[in-house]
Amino acid sequence: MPTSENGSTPVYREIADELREQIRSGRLTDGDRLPGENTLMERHGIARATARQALSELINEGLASPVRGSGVYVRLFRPVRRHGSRRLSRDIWGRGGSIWQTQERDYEVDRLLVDEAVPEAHVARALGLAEEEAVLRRSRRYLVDGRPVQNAVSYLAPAVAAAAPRVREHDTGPGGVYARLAEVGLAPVRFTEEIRVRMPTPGEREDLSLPPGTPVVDVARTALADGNRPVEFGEITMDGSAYVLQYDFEA
Amino acid sequence: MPTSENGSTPVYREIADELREQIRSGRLTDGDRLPGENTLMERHGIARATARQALSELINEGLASPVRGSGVYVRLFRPVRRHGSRRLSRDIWGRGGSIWQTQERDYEVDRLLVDEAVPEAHVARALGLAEEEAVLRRSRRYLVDGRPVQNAVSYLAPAVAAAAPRVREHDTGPGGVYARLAEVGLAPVRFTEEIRVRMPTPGEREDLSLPPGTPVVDVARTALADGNRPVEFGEITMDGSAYVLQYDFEA
DNA sequence: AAGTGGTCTAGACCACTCG
DNA sequence: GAGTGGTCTAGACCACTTA
Repeated sequence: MPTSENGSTPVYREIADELREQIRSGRLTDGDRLPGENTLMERHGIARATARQALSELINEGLASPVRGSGVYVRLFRPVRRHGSRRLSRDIWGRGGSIWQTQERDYEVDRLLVDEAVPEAHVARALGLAEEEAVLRRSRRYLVDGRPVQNAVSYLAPAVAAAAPRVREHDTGPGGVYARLAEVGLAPVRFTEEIRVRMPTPGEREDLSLPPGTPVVDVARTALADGNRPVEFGEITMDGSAYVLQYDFEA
Repeated sequence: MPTSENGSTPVYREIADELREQIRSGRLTDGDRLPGENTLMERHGIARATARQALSELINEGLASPVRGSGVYVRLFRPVRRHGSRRLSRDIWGRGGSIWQTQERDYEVDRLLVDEAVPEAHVARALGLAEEEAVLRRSRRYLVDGRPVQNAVSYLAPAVAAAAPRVREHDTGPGGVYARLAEVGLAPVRFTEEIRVRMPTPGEREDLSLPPGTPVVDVARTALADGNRPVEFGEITMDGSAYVLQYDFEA
C-alpha cells in the first residue's frame, strides 16, 4: 500500500485545505464541529497521525480549537476595537473616564499588583533614568466578557510617583493615573506606541487562555509630559485575536 | 468549552521547554543548530514522533525554523521600523520621497500590478462608493534586503483616478500616488489605520516566504482628503516578524 | 554516502466529555 | 460506555543537504 500519490501536496495538506475552504465559504462557521480524527481516517483511508496533522494545520492557523473528549471546533473571531489616539485623548481621562470607556464591551481588572522594582534597561531608557533606579510598577490583567484579553505593566519614575502619591494606591481615583499626573502638572501631552507581533510563550498562553495558533501583540507605550518629559512607560501584551487597533492621524 | 488543565507535563513539552530556555538564555542564538530528531531520540530515549513534536513546538512559536536535509535552526528577529504618522506626513511625499524613505534598509517593489476591479463590500464602503462600481487597483509586493516583507493593495475611486491620470501608470512619478493627488487638490489630510493580527493562510505563507510560527499583520488604511472625502483605501499584509509599527500622537 | 527533516502507517493507553 | 482528543511507540520510504 504505497500512500496515495498526487505528485506534490501531502495528503494532510489537502485535507486541511478542504476543511479550510469549508470554513472560508461559511459552510462551517463559529462553533461548528469539524470532522474528528476517526471520521477523517475512515473517510480518507489514512492513519491517525495523518488525520491529526490535518487538523493541527487548522489549529495552528487559529481557525479551529480542539476540545478534549469532545471534538475540534471552528473558532470565532470577535475582536474589540482599541483606539490609539482617541482612546488616550485628554477629553476622556480629563472627564474622569478610563481609557477603556470607548469600549462597548464590559471589562474588569483582575490581579492588580503595585510594587517597586529596578526596571530592565529598555524601561529605564524609555523613562530617561539611570539604571539601578527603582520605579513604581503597576501590573494588571484585563478581562472582557470574563475572558482575559491583556496583561499590562506600567512604570512610573520615582520623582513622578512622589509628586502624585495616589498613583501608589490600588484605586487611583477618577480618571486614573493620568488624571493624578495632570493634577500635579505632569499631564501627558504626547504618546508613542510601538507595536510588535509574535507567538506567545507557554506561560502567556496559559495566562491569557490562548488557544494554539493565536498570536499576541506587544504594545510599548511612552507617555510624555510637557517638554517631552517621559512620565510613564507601559508594556501591554494582548490576545491578538481579541483586538483591532485603530490609529487616526493627520498628514 | 475551554480549556485544559495538566497534571504532569508531557515529555515533548519538557524537551521543548529545555530547548526554549537555552534560546532565551543565549546559549543558543541566531542561526545555531538545535539538536536534531535523532539526537533527541537517543538522548531522551523517545520515539521519533515525540522528538518531532518537541521541535515543532519551537517551530510553531517562531523560535526555530526547519531546513530540509540539514537541521532545525534558531531563528533571528530583525524587524524594520514602520512609522505611522511621521511616515505619511506631507513633509515626506511633498518633497518627492516615498513613504519608505524613513527606512534605513533597502527596499524594492516587485510584481506591481495595476488594473480595475469591482471591489469587495468593505472596500466600497471605505471609499464611500455604491457597490458594483469598479475602482483602480494597484497591487504590489515589497522586498527588504531581497526578502519579501509585505503585500499591499490600494484602491482609488474612479473619480479620483480620472482627476489624476498618472496614478494609472506603473511609475507614478516623484512622491508617488499621494503627490499626484495633491496636484489636483485631493491631498490626503487625514489617515485612519486599523491593525489586525492573525496567522497567515498557506498562500500567504508561500508568497511572503514565512516560516511556520510567523503571524501576519493586516493594516487597513483609509486616506481622507479635505472635507473627510476618502480618496484611497489600502490593505497591507505584512510579515509580522519583519516589522515594528510606531505611532506617535498627541493627547 | 550519510544524515536530515517530511510524510505516513499501525498500533497503544490515557483522560476527558457526553448522552 | 462510547467517542473524543492527547500522548507515545516502532517502524517505513522519500527528497533533500552536506561533506
